[in-house]
Amino acid sequence: MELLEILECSPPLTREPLDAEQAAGVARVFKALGDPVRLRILSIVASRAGGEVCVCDITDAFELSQPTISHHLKVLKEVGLLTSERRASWVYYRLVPETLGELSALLTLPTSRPADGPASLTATAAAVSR
Amino acid sequence: MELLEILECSPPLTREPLDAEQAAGVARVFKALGDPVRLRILSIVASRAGGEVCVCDITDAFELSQPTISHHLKVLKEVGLLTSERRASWVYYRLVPETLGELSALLTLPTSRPADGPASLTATAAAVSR
DNA sequence: CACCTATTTCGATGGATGTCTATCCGAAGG
DNA sequence: CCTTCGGATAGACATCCATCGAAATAGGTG
Repeated sequence: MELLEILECSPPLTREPLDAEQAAGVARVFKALGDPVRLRILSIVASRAGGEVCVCDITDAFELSQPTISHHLKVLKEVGLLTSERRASWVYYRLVPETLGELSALLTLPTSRPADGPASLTATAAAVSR
Repeated sequence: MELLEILECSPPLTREPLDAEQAAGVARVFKALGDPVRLRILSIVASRAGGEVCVCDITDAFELSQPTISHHLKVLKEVGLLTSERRASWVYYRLVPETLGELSALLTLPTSRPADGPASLTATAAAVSR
């Protein structure tokens, strides 16, 4: 089952509950985003003007071993957030914008007409936990 | 350090790289979303018409022990995605829409002007997160 | 106060995960 | 070929995490 398909078929969280299969697929992608190093890698690739980044450039941006960076890139690639291409001796990674867009849509709030969405509620963000 | 603050100060991933501190904060929230059970819980609460859900209702929706559900609710609360309120014997959870909205904004693609790449640095002023 | 119900907290445990070193692979140049 | 260089894989290790059962807490009701 292709992860991007699952993302495309999953309604926004605020619209209706996810079923178990959708949740399993979506969770795999969010889990990939749940690491600071991977988030930074993704933002480096996503914000790069040319659209692609060489692995060596990414490795230089962290004080981590090269295999560790390679591992994180693999994770981001497996969930469909990045693709890679080898040219000559170097490997270039680039963003898969569709996946990122689907994730964003999944978290979208209902259109902010106060009486609209099923989950429109008067914001009570004051109460803090802990 | 308040997590919602970090989210508010973090630019979209496609705009510029996250620094280490931002990435650490954002990763905590995504990590909370990186579990299928928590995703389903969140979608149940977020899509509930009344806006709030009793713990007992959530527990009934899963074949997991009640302490396990309580643990997941605690995680979602600690990262600012849910709040809880006790009334009589029951505890009700509700969504914090601001946090979800900030996350969605973080993953937003740059305004889709076809000529620009997904990481066009010039079109950055458009996407604002509040 | 004693009891019941709803929920949280505690402690333990098996499995996943991030990181490292060492090693391997693939491409380019002698 | 042999070497070198960029990058991926393999294996090891420490830590984290989802889950459970047991116990503690809080509110409601006798």
